[in-house]
Amino acid sequence: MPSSPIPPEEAHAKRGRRKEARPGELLDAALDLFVEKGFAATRSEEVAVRAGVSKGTLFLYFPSKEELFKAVVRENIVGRVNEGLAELQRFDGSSADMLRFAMCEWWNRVGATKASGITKLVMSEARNFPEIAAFYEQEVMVPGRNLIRHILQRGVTSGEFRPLDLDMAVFSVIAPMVFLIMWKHSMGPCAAGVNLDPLRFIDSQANTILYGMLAAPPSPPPTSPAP
Amino acid sequence: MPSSPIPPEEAHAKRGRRKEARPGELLDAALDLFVEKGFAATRSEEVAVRAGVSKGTLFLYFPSKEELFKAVVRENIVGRVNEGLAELQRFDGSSADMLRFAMCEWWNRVGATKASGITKLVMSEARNFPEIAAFYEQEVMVPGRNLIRHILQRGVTSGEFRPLDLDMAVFSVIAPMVFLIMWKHSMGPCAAGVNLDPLRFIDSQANTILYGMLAAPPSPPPTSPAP
Amino acid sequence: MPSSPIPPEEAHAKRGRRKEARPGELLDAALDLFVEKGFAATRSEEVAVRAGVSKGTLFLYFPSKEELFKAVVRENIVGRVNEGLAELQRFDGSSADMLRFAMCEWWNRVGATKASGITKLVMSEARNFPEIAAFYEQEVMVPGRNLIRHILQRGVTSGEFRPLDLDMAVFSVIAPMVFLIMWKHSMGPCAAGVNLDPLRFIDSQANTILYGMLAAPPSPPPTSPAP
Amino acid sequence: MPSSPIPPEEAHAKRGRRKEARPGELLDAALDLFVEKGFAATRSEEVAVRAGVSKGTLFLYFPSKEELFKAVVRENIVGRVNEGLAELQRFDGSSADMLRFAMCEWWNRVGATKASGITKLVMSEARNFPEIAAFYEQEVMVPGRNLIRHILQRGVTSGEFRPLDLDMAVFSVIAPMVFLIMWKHSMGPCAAGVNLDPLRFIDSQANTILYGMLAAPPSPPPTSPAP
DNA sequence: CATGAATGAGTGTTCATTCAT
DNA sequence: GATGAATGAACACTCATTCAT
Repeated sequence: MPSSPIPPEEAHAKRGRRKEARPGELLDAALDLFVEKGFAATRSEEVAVRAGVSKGTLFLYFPSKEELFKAVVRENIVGRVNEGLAELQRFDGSSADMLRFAMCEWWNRVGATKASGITKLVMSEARNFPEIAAFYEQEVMVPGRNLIRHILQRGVTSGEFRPLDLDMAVFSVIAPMVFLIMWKHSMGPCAAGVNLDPLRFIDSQANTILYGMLAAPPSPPPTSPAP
Repeated sequence: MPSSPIPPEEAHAKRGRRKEARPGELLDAALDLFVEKGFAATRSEEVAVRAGVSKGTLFLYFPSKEELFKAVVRENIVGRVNEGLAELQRFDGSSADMLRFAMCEWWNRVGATKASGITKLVMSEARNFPEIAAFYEQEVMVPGRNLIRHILQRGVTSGEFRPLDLDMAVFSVIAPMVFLIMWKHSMGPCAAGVNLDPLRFIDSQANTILYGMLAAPPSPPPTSPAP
Repeated sequence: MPSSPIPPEEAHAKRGRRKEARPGELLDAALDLFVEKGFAATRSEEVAVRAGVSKGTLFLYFPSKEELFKAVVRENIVGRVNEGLAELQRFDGSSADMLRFAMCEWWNRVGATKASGITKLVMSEARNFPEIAAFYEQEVMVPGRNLIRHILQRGVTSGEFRPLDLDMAVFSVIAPMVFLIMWKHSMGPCAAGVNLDPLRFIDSQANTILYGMLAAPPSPPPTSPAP
Repeated sequence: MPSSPIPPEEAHAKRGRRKEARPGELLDAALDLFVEKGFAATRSEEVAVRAGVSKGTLFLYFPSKEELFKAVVRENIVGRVNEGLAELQRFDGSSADMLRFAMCEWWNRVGATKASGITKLVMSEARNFPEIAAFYEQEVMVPGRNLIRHILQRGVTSGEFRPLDLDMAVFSVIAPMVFLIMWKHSMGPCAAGVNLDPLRFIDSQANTILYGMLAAPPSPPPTSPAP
């Protein structure tokens, strides 16, 4: 969890040759700072210092602050999406469980990690970096929506779900996720007394959504009084 | 004389009693630009120019860019919330209808207007302006949540709704709203082929939520295939 | 002759509004420094300081150092060339005298002034600023060569000069001028004991050239022992 | 192994005895780049790369970019001047032919080669490197002028030339050379349609100068119409 | 009051130079 | 010796802020 300036790792000398590790360290530092302060308010030198190098070194690996930003987004997305897709492909169970699983796993793998900061970041800076936003839309949002649509379609096809307006239903699944990210990274820290347990919220939302979609709804209603 | 960006509105004397209007024009211009480009990427002069005044004048009314930001948030909140609260107080009908009405009215009065930009703005800049975020939380989010909670409680009390985990349910109502705002102001413009009709989405969400909450759910399921 | 930092002129206050004068002052300061130290070795702030303003002010009038450079070249050329051309048009006398006059006037109006630094500058930086060099070639060198060719042609047509290879002859006239500029701005200051009187050199060169060109050469040969 | 910019020349073992050649290769690369782009605009690494070595190696042989510059000038001067002087000493013929020969040989040995870049370089950077300019003046210009003076004096003494203002005459000989260098390295490449044949120009200049200096000028005038 | 010329601290980026390997 | 990763001083340029008019 700590992103301390210089992880001594193998006790390298200051001028250690670490060409392989540097980009990753810089990317990590940049991710932290961009998420924490936004793109503009993060100074290049800060990133360098947090990565344990000097200002100049940053520009040795990334030609500009903007490219660094793009790299941060790319780096923290590539793989994570395909990873999730691959895992879901192997899922073997009811479509309802599949949806629940997908939503919870998303939280565990993305929402709860630093990666969720990326989404917040991209959304915040979308207007200033249309290419990044478009890239994110193509590489993350579209596959994500397709995945969800796939799960829903699977349920409909199998008769587990009623016929659905898929477009709308997909957004129903996405909305709580986007909300959780913004809550975590924006308002949450400022809402003193409020405690929102993400996994419980996700579970609750999944139940609500599924309750309406299932061809044969369970007798006990999905929402229940607080414990 | 100036072919300034100020729409003459009612075509009265331009140099005349404009003074009182100045701060408002500046706040409007600032809101637009802050929402569109973020706080840092918006230049003070741009705001002034869009408001049809000179750079210096901006600082005559707001001591700094940061204070301008705070004023933008404050200004666009005062009233709107209490307005809504007052209106809902007078609502006379089922709690389900009340919730639907509240959500739709929120879209019409806030989501669809420039005011929604405030939420996007505050969320995007929350880390850099914690006081503003906290202020927003206190002045907008808390009352908003209370309003929703009030509606839900009303339904539970009247027996129209089953007993609920109110905390969770409140967030279920809020989540689609937050999502819509971010969609409108961030990803939406980058998602080429996707068309999300906000009111239809809100209606769909309201149905889904209500379907799970109603003590006596309607026979026809709330979600239906696309037309 | 002095290019002192702040000519008090009309005893303006520091923050005086001098919008009209500023560009000229900056251009003058830039000319001095560019000629003295070259483009790269001249720091923007130096130019500003010498012009009596701050760094930022420079960029208020010229969008970049490169544009400043271009402006310096343009400013010190426009007019001077046409001026010379106009004057020569009115010349009334033998073509030999016309050539002598043109060469001497060039020295008095260009060679001896700061403007000659421009030529040195352009030549030195030609490779780095091909557009500037091309601009200079078009705006200065081409008209200059045409002027000389015109004079020579005039002499040939009138029978005063023998038939000439005009192309070569034109360069014969230009060569000593280029040499004088480079001498003045480059080697001259480093050649301790050497004293080269430009006007005497020009006169000598004119005589030499004319002696070979005249249809009826004067008996006394054009070169003579030093006094 | 490297597909380096070093022409293999005689295709011998590459890693072999290259060490002695390094400084020379660096000097050559530096000369090219300095002439082409000027001192400031030439990056140290570029020089190293063009010489086929790494950045660090450059500083192994030259303690700084400035020293490299000085070495480039020094290196390309040693020998060339004395060479010329020695050759001329042996010249056996009329002083007119000797002057023509000297001028043409200068072009062939210096003007037409990379060495001419040195003069352009020194002149362009004279203000920034006064010591280098002074060094060049002492080591190249002074001997060069003395050589010319010697030839002229020889002609005067022998009665072939009329009595001359030697100082002026020497510069008359030098001027076209300086002009040719600047033409070649500065304006020439920007003067699209103009074609200046250096040897023809030198010949023409020699004739013009000699025509005025000879005690018994030839009947056919030295300048003639273009073919 | 309003203006806009002027300011200068701040930031992204470059590049000569160093030095551990 | 040779390398090239790392450095950090230097510099172009920006922009919030000031203030004389």
